[in-house]
Amino acid sequence: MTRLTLTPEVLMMVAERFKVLGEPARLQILNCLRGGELTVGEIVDATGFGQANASKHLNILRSIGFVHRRKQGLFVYHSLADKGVLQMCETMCGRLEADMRRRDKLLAG
Amino acid sequence: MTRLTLTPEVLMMVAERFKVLGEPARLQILNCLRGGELTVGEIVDATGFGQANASKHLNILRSIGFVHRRKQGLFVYHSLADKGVLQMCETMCGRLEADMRRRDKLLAG
DNA sequence: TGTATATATTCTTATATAGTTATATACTAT
DNA sequence: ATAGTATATAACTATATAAGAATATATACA
Repeated sequence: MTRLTLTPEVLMMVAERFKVLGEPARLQILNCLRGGELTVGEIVDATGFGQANASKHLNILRSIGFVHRRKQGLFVYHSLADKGVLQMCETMCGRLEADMRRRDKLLAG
Repeated sequence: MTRLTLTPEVLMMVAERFKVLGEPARLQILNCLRGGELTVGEIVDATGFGQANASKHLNILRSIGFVHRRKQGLFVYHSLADKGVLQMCETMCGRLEADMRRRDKLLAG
């Protein structure tokens, strides 16, 4: 197994991927897609985002490989590229939960 | 097991955590800390960052709970709060590697 | 007390980007 | 071709923040 050397370029690319997840709107879109593929319009309806805004976020999610796109006629269907992204979000959620529990316990104790 | 509801606030908090990792400088600091705790000055030397810059990044990493701080005399020792953060970075690195391999294969084939 | 050192903070500048509006593109159907 | 619809893009504004310079704070020690 070759280990990736942490050159400045690699660090930038890893950070770039985290940055894509560092935006509530994009997390919300990923969460919408858990149920299966959706068109841009369906995502707009589900989230309440503006159409242009949703389109741009989807483009970012796709360009980094988190989301897959399939065009059919007028519609563009988006879906999660793999389960790994969601897994990472779950892990981060888990951290948050733990932090909140610890904080609550401190306040209570 | 209580599942965290994805309110706007929760989404923001999760995104905030990803955003902290979405910065090459902070990833580099986390990587430095894999070997054990370091003072701010040692991190400055190891990374080449300015002192103020390193201090600020460390403050961000600590405020979100990724890094632990221990003050002793003039020095402030920083260490990874847990292995979970590194694990997440490794996972993201893995994705990057896979993406790069796929890209190389496409170019070659 | 005064001096030296380690770290933190404040202020500023430059840059990135989220969101909005308006417009363009791509496709379908008549 | 023309009209209608879904999505993408361009241009703009507002906001966030990384990095550097200067300064402040905190601790140790003579």
